[in-house]
Amino acid sequence: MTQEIIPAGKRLALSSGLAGLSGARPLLDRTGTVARLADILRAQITEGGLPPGTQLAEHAVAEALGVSRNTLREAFRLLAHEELVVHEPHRGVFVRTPDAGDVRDIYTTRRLVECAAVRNADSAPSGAVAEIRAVVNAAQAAAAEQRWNDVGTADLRFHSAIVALAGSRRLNDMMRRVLAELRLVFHMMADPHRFHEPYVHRNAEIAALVERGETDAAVGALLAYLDDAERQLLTGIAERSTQSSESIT
Amino acid sequence: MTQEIIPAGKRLALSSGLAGLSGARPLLDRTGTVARLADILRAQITEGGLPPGTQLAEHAVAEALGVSRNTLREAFRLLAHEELVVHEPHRGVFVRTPDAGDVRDIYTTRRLVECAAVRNADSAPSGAVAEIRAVVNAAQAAAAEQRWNDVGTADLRFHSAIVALAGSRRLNDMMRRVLAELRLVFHMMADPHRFHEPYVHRNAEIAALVERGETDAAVGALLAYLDDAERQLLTGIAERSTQSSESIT
DNA sequence: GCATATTTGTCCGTATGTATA
DNA sequence: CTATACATACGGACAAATATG
Repeated sequence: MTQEIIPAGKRLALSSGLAGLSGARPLLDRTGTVARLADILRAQITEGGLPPGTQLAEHAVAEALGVSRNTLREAFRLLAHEELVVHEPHRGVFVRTPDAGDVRDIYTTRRLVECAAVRNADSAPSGAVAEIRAVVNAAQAAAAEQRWNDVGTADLRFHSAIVALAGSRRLNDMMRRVLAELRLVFHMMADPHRFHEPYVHRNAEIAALVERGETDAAVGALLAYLDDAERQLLTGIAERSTQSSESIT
Repeated sequence: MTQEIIPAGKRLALSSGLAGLSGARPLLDRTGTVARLADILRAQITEGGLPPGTQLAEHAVAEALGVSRNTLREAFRLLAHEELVVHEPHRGVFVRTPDAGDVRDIYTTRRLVECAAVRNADSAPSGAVAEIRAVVNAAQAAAAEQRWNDVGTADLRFHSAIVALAGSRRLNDMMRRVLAELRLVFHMMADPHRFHEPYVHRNAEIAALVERGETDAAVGALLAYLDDAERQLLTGIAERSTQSSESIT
C-alpha cells in the first residue's frame, strides 16, 4: 500500500510503444550500444509512445530491443539520472509521472534561467539570435499545416534557443533535460493541440523583441508566457488527478 | 598521438585512493549497490583521492570494491552523466581533467544562476537565508583552525545555499553537480589553501548583504567574487599546462 | 608494420531477495 | 501464507578494439 502510480492495468503495455522498432540489431557504431538504447527509449518516452506510468520490465524491453539485460540496465541508469524514468528499489523502472510540484519546480527553473539568458542577449554567442528566428519560422510553418506535434517540438526548441543566448553548454544540457521532462507533462494533458497553438504567436513576439534589442520587454513577455503556461498545465494536471480511477483507453 | 590525458605512469595508481575503503561488503541496504558505489567513487574523486586523469580500470576497481564488473559499469554511467568521469569508447573511464573552456563554462553558469537566485532572495523559501549564515559561520570556524580542506567544502556549500534561494530542487541538483566538477579544478591548483582563504571574508560580506535585503549590492559583490575566482583558476590552469611533462609526485 | 596481450563491450546463466497475486 | 514473478547482483564467456613489444 505504498503508491498507486500505475493505473494497474497498463503495466507492460509497452508492446505498443516498442513494436515498430528495429531493435534486433546487436551492432554498434560510434556511439555505443548503451547510448543508442538510451536514445531510443528517450525518444519513445518524449514522443508519447511510452506514456507516464508504464513499467519498463527488463526482460520484455531487452528482448524487444534485442539487447541483454545488463546493457539495458546501464541505459536505465542514464534515463533515471535524467529523471525521465523513476527507479523504484525492488520493483523496476517506470516512465515518470510528474505531479503539480514537479511542474512548479520546472517553471521556477525555467523562469530563472530563460529570463537571465534573455538579459544576456547582448553578449550572446554569434548565431544564437538567428537560431531563434529559424525555430519561430519552423513553428509557424508547422502551425499553418496543422502539424501540432511538430508545433510542440518547435516550441521546446524555441526555448532551448532562448537558453542558448547564455552561451553555456552545461546550461544548454540542463535545460534540454528539463524540457524533455516537460514533454511528459504535455502528454498528460487533454489535447496538446489547443495547448501549443496560442504560443506560436507569443514566441514570435518574443523573438522580435529580442532581435530589436528590447530585452526588458522581451523578458516581460517571456515571464507572462511562462506564468500562463504553468497555470494551464497545473489546471490540466488537477483535472487529470480528479478523474483518477477511470478506464484509460 | 591523440591526447596525453594520463601522465603515463599514473594509470592504475588507484590503489592509493581505494586502499582504505571497506568495499568488500556485497550487502545492500535501502539505496542499492550501484548508488552506493557511485557515492564511494564520487567522494573519492571530489576529495582528491583519485586525481584528474587517473584511469578507473574495470577489473581493478571491481575487485578493490568487491563488486562485479557489470554492477560497476552501471555506477560508471552515473558518474559519466555527472561529468565527473569521461567514458572513452573502448578505452575506459578516466577521472575528468577540466580545461580552461570548462572553467569558463562553469562560471558563466554560476554567474547566471547564483545572481538570479540572490535577486530572488525576497521570496526565498523559509530557512534558506539562515542556512547561508550557518555555512558562513562554519567556514570562519574552519579558517580559524586552519582546516583548509573544510574551508573549501564550506565555500562550495555556501554557494549551494545561495542557489537554494531560488527554491528549485532541480536547480539545486544541477548546481551541486557543477560545484562537484569545480572541485576537480581545485585539485589541479598549486595550493588550494591560498585559494580559498580570502573568500571566507567575501562570503561573509555577501551573506550580510543578503540578510539586510540589499540584493543589488549582494549581486554586485557576488559577481566580483565569481570574476576573481574564475580569473584565478584560469591562470592556475594555464600554469599547470605549461609545465606539462614534468614529473608529478 | 606486425603479432600479441590486455581491456573493454556485450551476452548468458544463475542464485538470492523482494514484492505482489 | 504460499507461490509466482521480477529485480538485483554475481561470475564466466567470447568478440572486438586497443595498447604493447
